[in-house]
This record gives sequence, structure tokens and C-alpha cells, in this order.
Amino acid sequence: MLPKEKEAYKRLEDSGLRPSVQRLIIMDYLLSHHTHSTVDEVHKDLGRKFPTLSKTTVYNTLRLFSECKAAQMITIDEHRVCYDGVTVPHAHFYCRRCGRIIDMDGICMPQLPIGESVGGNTVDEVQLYYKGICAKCSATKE
Amino acid sequence: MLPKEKEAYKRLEDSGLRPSVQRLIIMDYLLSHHTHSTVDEVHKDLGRKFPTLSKTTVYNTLRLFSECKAAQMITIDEHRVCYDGVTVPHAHFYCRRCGRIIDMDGICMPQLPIGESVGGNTVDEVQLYYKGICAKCSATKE
DNA sequence: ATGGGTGCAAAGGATTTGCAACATT
DNA sequence: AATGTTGCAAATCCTTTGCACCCAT
Repeated sequence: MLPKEKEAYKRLEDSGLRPSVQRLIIMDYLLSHHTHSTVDEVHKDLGRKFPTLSKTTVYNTLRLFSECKAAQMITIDEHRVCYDGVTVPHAHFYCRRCGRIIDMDGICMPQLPIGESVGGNTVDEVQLYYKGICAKCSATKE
Repeated sequence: MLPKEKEAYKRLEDSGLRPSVQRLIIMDYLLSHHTHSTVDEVHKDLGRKFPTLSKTTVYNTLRLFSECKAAQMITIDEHRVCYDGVTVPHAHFYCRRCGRIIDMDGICMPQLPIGESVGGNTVDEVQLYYKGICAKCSATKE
């Protein structure tokens, strides 16, 4: 059994998505790896256990998840779209040197007006992105 | 003379960039149009007055601007990179229906720890993105 | 003359789409 | 059977790069 299979199943159910095998293993992956994975990473990693999983399906499934709010799409970096299984709003930090995306749990998000109207605009999502050099890279010489 | 030519010149100078004709007209465009333009929009729009301006140059120049912090790159939408001549941090709203990016001047940014260390990570940029349906689109039926 | 800047054409990559095969109800 | 899902291959689109020419110092 997959590590977070129960949780993955419930997440799909709650989002109104049918729990196909592919959707379950991809959701399970997101819930087990809080590394803000790219499509490529998910595909490569899962590909070892499930060699028939196609990249197209990973693309389409992750996009589907984000459209259904079953996962969060992160576009902090112009070149890479990443996905996060944690759907509660939280700040992210992008390291320009190593490219990692790190959760900034200590930082509180601005009071989130989700579902409310701000200046007439109805908000349904908030993203707070920080960029710079991460602690690990700062400790390393150039 | 271009509307914001003086300001454009100064911005380039302050950023350590040589004020070529192309850089001046592109920077002038950014300073005159607070519409969060894409490369394509800048190129199409300026192309009417300056037909020899190449898209490559617009690409390279806008990227250069953002690297030198002479402009701000906005990656709120997975499919489009936009640029903003306003470099002071401010929140943006992305309308899922019309695709526009709107300034949220009323919203205060979270206290910005730029240049400071947050949990060991050194921050040099902050982006706050809201997504939803804008006022204009809300007023229109589907 | 030298170094940087520009623009064409081509290359490179990431993502999406058409469609036939497949699975599930 | 009917409907939704998957995966291959191809298409598409955005962005970058190589390189020769040009401009300004």
C-alpha cells in the first residue's frame, strides 16, 4: 500500500475526481513529498515503480488537480511550474542559486480575503513568493 | 520626444545599463503603460512606431531589465511572463476570465524583509499574487 | 579598432492536443 | 454499451542562442 493512499483517495473524492490508479499514485506522491515537484520529477520518480505511467498523464493530471483545487500550482520560477499537495495558503521561498522551493512556515500570510471582494475583484487564491538565496547556499562559497 | 524619455534614461542609468535606442523605447513603454505587458504586447505595440525592433531584442531587453532590477518580472500566470515598470513592491490581481493583471494598491504588502534573513534565507524580492474574477468580468454575465 | 548591442534564423524545450486503445461502471 | 481515462506521437508555442552585422566610443 502506498504511504498516503487513504489520504490521496479522500482528497480525490473531496474534489469530485474519480480515483483512477494514475490519479491515486500521483496524488499520493504529492502528499508524501513536500518538495514542490515539477512534472518531470514526478514522472521520473514514479516511473521507477510504474514504468507505464506517461508524462502526458502526469501533465494532464497535475493540471487537473490544480484546476479542481486538489493541489496548488506554483509559478514562482519563470521556467518551471511546480505542484504542492498542501493546499492551505503558505508562503514559498525560491532560491536563485539551487532552484529549490522551500516552505516559509514561520511567515504568516496576509489576511486572506478568499471568497471576498477586494476593490470589486473576487479573490479565490493567494500566493506569497519570496526570492533570494537559501540558507544552505549562503553557507557555501560561490 | 517620448512621454517618459527622461525618466527612462534615468532608470537605465541608475541600473548601470547603457541607454541604447531600443532600451530607451522599451523602458519608456513600460513607464508609460502600467498594463503589465507581455513581450508580445510590447513588441506589437512598439512595432508600429519602430518596425525594425525585433522580438529577440524585446525578449532579451526585458529579461535584462528584470535581472538588473530595472523592471519587475511577473509570473502570476503559468503561460505568460509579464513585466512591470513599477519596481516598488505591490500586490497584483490576476483575472482568470479576461487574463488581465491589475494592481492592488489598496492591499499592503506583508512587512518586507528584503535584504534580511528569514530563517537563514536571504530575501531580495517579494511577490504577492491574488487570483480570481475581476470587477469588470463579475459585472458581465458568463 | 574594439566592445557592446541588435536582429535574423535556427535550435531548444516545455506543454498541449488529436486520436485510438483501454478501463470501468 | 457508454462514458471517462490513458498514452503515444505530433503539433504548437514560447523563449533562447549562434552568429554576423552594426553602432558608438
